[in-house]
Amino acid sequence: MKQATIYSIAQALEVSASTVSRAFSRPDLVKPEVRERVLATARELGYAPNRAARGLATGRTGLYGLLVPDVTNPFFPPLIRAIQQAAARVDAGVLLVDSEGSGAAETALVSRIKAQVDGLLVASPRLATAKLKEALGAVPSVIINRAAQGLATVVCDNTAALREAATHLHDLGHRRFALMRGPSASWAAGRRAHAIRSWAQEAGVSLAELGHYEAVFVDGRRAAAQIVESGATAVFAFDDLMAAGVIAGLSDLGETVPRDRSIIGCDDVLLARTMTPGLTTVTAPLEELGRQSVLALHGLLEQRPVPNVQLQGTLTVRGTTGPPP
Amino acid sequence: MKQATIYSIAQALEVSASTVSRAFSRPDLVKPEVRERVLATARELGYAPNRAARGLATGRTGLYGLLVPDVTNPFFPPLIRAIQQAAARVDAGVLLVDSEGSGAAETALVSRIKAQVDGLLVASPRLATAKLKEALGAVPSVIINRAAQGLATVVCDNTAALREAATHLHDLGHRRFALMRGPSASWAAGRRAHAIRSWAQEAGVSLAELGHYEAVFVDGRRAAAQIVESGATAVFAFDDLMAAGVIAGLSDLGETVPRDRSIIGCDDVLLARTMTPGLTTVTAPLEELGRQSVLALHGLLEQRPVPNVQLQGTLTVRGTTGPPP
DNA sequence: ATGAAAGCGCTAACAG
DNA sequence: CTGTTAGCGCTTTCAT
Repeated sequence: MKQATIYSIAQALEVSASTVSRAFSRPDLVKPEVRERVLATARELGYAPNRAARGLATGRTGLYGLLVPDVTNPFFPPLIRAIQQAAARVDAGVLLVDSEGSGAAETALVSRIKAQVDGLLVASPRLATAKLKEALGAVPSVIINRAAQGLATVVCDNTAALREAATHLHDLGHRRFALMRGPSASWAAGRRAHAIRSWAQEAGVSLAELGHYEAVFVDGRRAAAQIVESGATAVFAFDDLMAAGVIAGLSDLGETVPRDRSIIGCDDVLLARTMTPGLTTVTAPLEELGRQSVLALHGLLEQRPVPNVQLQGTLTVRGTTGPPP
Repeated sequence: MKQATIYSIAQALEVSASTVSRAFSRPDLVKPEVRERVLATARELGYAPNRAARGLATGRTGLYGLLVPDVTNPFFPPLIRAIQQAAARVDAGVLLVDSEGSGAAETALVSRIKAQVDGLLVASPRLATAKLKEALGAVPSVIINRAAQGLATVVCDNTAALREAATHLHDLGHRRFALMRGPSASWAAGRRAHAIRSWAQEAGVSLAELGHYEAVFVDGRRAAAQIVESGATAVFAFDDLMAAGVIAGLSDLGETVPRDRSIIGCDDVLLARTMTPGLTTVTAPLEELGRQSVLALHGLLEQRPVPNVQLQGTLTVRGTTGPPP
């Protein structure tokens, strides 16, 4: 059966194609009774509007591009899911692209897809803000999890939760802290480091700063030796993945967590919940991040002014204990 | 600046629009010299072909729909990444949709997107084959990780690797085995169960069959008690996520893995590599699965006959030890 | 509230 | 090898 068009429906009902079109895109402009009949026969004929045709006529594709640096980093899947859901709610599809962690690739990918989407959601971009802006050009975009002057952003602030975590460890008796810094180009890494550094200063406790490391498991594992060397009993890993790496690395060296040291992760990805024992970490509101990003992009597309949004991470305590005697 | 079209280029070069069009879509049909000039001014004018227009004219969208039951299940991200890469190589984008594990949603989503894609990649569908086929209708589709009579499929067979794992445990001295069955509707679960069951029969060892369970962490955790009860020292979890759950559950009961029991996972998702100690599991060739699926779909779209492909999982030994004395 | 008609930007015969 | 001519299916003035 040939795919139905507005014309087949129009013909069947002896109305004009415009009426059928309006029944779908501007229902209020068509007499309720007629509208009903149109919708009914549309259903019968299995009609679905042709997106390409609509796109050609309106200049809208109904697609949001989503650019992530690494789908396999457990931080992203929940975000992707939330975005996909929220997008569906405004009748948009999600075109997913993975930049494989390369800033250069980001530029290429952005220019490659910006022609086929209505707007772009760029998660944790590696690119410097200036280059990013240049690549984005005039495509409506929202930047997720990164500050970017002059661009719409949706970020998560973990400062309060990290300070709370630090206090928690301090209360348990820890006095020697270490901070494993994330990638030097990462905005989030900078923020997190700053939060912990300033807490340590205020609290007057010693803080060994290690890294920068890449935010991957093996880097955490390799870093274990430096942690032991630092003498810290309480460790802030850049994220959960690194925390898992540290735990593995410490185990390689014969230590057990949290018996010998306490590790704090960040993001509360699946990993953190499925480890045994569980990982104390800062839970990122990924659902909300996704939802807000889509809302922002949608607003942008409707020419509405969109405020930058800042969400808060929250502390989730799981395995932490006091330092060994 | 208004977006350039083939006409702006044609005008600037005093050639016809068709020539410009051909320079892009059928370069071989245009005199090299002219082609060069077209491409050059296209670049100058920042021209990018309008996908919607092309789509309207050709009936092709350049999009592959990818339907997964749960993006946040760590099995899928590596698959998604591989698919996205492979699709990019044939100049197709990936429209990602998550069915949230619901078979009913699958039907709805399929009909929702089948109009806007050239073909569909359906991963681990929950829907019965008949319903699936009905929902898919005439859209070229390939089914990933599931057998489906009359549909193109790309699957991973773990039989050999699971038998090898079983032998490995047997060699270590284990004599009492348990099998945690996955979802009863899952094709993969059935296959895995069959593989282990028949091995146990041949080897003449006792096998306690537990479940069916949902393939999630908490179900594994809850199942720990039944494992203890079964007396098995060697346990096949349906997948890595369940394995992690079992380990957590056993820990709740005061046991340690692998000291007290050995657990085998399946799939070798990130989780399995980042656990301490590591998880012995069957590694799924996710990259290849993705690549082959895209190749198959691409073939289908070119009217080529595509064979069903079957890949092999491989055993990866990490933490397993013999049974406690 | 509805219809007629003119495109949106591109591709695909068909001629030359 | 290149130009001409029709559309692809939908939206959108402009009339009625």
